[in-house]
Amino acid sequence: MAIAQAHNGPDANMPQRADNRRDVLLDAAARLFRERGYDAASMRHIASAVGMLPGSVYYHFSSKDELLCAVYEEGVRRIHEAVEDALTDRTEPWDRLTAAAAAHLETLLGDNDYGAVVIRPYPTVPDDVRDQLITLRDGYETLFRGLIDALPLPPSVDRHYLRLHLFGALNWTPTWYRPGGDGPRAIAEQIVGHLRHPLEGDPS
Amino acid sequence: MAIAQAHNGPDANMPQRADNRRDVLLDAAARLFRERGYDAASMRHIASAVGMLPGSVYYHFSSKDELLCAVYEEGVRRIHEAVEDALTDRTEPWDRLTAAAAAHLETLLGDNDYGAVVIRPYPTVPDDVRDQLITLRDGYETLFRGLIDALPLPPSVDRHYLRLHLFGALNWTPTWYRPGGDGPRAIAEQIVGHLRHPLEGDPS
Amino acid sequence: MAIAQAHNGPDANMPQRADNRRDVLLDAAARLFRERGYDAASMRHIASAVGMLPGSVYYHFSSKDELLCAVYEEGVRRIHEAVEDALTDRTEPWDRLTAAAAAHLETLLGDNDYGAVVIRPYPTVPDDVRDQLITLRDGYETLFRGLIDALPLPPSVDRHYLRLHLFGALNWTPTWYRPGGDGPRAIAEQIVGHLRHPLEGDPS
Amino acid sequence: MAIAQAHNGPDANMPQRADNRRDVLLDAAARLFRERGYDAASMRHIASAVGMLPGSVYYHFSSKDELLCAVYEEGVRRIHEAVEDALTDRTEPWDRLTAAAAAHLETLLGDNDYGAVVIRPYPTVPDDVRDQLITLRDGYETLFRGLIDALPLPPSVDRHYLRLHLFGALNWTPTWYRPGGDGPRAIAEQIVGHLRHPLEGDPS
DNA sequence: GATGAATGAGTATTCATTCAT
DNA sequence: CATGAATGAATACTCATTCAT
Repeated sequence: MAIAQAHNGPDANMPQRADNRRDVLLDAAARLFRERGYDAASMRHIASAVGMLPGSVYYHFSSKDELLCAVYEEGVRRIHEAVEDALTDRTEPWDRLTAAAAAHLETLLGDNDYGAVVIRPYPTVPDDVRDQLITLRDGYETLFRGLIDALPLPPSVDRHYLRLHLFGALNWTPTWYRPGGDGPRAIAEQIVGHLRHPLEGDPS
Repeated sequence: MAIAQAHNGPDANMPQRADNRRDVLLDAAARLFRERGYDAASMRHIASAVGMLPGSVYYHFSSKDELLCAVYEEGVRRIHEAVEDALTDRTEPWDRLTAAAAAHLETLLGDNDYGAVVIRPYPTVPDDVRDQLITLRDGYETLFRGLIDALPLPPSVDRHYLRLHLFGALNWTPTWYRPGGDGPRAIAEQIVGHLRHPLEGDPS
Repeated sequence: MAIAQAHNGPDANMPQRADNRRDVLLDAAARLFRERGYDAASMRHIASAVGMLPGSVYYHFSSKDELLCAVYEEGVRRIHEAVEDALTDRTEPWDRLTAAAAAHLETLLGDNDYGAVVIRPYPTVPDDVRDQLITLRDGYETLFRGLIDALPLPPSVDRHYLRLHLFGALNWTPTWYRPGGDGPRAIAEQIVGHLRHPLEGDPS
Repeated sequence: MAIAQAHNGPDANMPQRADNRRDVLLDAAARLFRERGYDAASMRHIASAVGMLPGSVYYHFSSKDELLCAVYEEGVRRIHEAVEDALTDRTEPWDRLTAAAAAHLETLLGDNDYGAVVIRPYPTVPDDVRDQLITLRDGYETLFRGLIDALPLPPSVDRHYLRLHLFGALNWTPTWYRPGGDGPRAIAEQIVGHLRHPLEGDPS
């Protein structure tokens, strides 16, 4: 479902368009935030990546922070949507977790720049911005919490740390992943597999 | 046992000391690189954190990149040393991996700023600097490769992905860890435990 | 006839005008490059000479080198134009050379700062900038080559060195010229006269 | 004759030594002043060119200006001496001028860095320094004045401009001279030749 | 004779942002 | 919707110079 936000003009009901230039800017910002990090991606870079002058960006976003929030929001939306789509028609808990992990990694490692923006830390943004980002991300994390809760696990297992463990393994992949070898889905299956199946005690 | 470098009293037979101000600068840089990231930690910040003027830093380090390399090198040295110390007198493979993971996390999550610097990406540094960083880190990663290789595992397990999985889970902890709850050692034991013990099939 | 660029009244059909501040900056840069040399003329100086902040200069010129090139280009344009204007309607070769030398010196020694910029060496600029400057100057030097070639000279005379000799004598004048005595035209006539008329053998 | 200036120690009467490190510094300064100009040649450059630290230069010279003066003085001494040596045993006026011009150019264009320093303008040095430089140069210019005065010339010739003309032609050569072609002596002969022999009226 | 360590002002340049047009 | 032109503060870094040791 489109975010809209602004004048969607005379002809509505087009899937997710409406503000063309804004979307182009968002794409460029996502790419540069991913490639260079938030601090090193300047408004000048972003503007010139879409053929605008720096000042013109401010017509669409009132500050760099707001631009980050918009990219982040779109990133959360996309990854959330991808995971929910992947869960459709699946019922077995480990199967669901694997499907979710695969969709998560596909969003993170694909040519999609938005996903990578969501999992970065932003140590320099003001507190209110950070709070916004956390709020945006919260719903998505809840989704995963539910998947973990649904797993049949020995009572000794701390599901909180299990979720953080899984998120860590998944979210760390962008630091080493290079296209060409195993794809996101295979990697996700490996990672969930390590958790699912016993590693110790069966060196047969 | 540490190679000196720490204050073992006034002038006790230390081989490489004396360069007091340099070390203070290094500490400040490590802290600010961790707190704000490389790009957002300015030379001005770093200098004023130790009561110097910005230009004075350049007497000790000829560029910001060189300062990063020096912090990084010290960070690798410390975490490597901590892990090696932890392995002393341990022989059982899973035990060794757990001890290594615990030492790794203790360095990463303790009040030590150097550790966190080592696991960050530096997307904006020039290629030759990045190459230097990778070289510095290489020896340390090899150490972990050895620990993983020594595990008795089912032949189906890909040890490459297992290492990356473990590193991800461990290195992601700084994004969520807050002192006060479980300590680094307990968290490391949880994470290695997830890999070691079967999660599926025994919900008893 | 000049190609516009000069103030011919308020908005008289000029093709490339309007960029008022840029021209003011160019003037200030030319003056400071002349007065203090390229290295010692700082962007701060130049900016404050026109009442701008240093950063604002970069809206008009993307670097100090580019500013130098722009001044240089304008300088070549002016001196070239002045010499070509002076040659109009002259046909006798020595007469033409004298007129050209006079126009050259008038540009160099007048209140025009651009001329002086053209004849300076720039030992610290990067090679690609130096190449640009040489290219800009080339057309002008060719003009003088033609004037020298047209002279009726004894076959023993090396026209290459004659041109360099003349350029040297002319371009050296800014090091000693002070307004108040003989003007540029008289000096040019003297210099060309020394070459034209026999000095030896007629001490009558 | 050596300049001495400082403690010439226990064993005097060695030709021009005494302060070894000072001379080495002077050489390096001369080279860098010539290669990069006064402003762009930093004390750091000069110091590191002789393997010193910047502060150490100040043991020998109390300021950059003083270093310039010392180089300049040595430059004047050398070119003056070279020209005087070249005049020995010559009596014919044009012959003497030619010999002087040749010696002048040999000093300017040879591997001697001092000569080039003497003919540069130093627009940024304080007035008292400039006055010192002019004073140093004066004696040398007087020498040339004498040579010009001795020429048998038509009364119409202004010897003042003739000297400036000749100096210009000679001093401009460093801007275009490249080793490999005609040497300094041949170039000097050409230049003086242009002044001496009629160029007009004998195109036979 | 020289170094180690710094200073304070300066270098060119880039930053996010503003605002009249 | 966007530009042209700027601001003011920051960026990494270099400058000539000082001075205790």
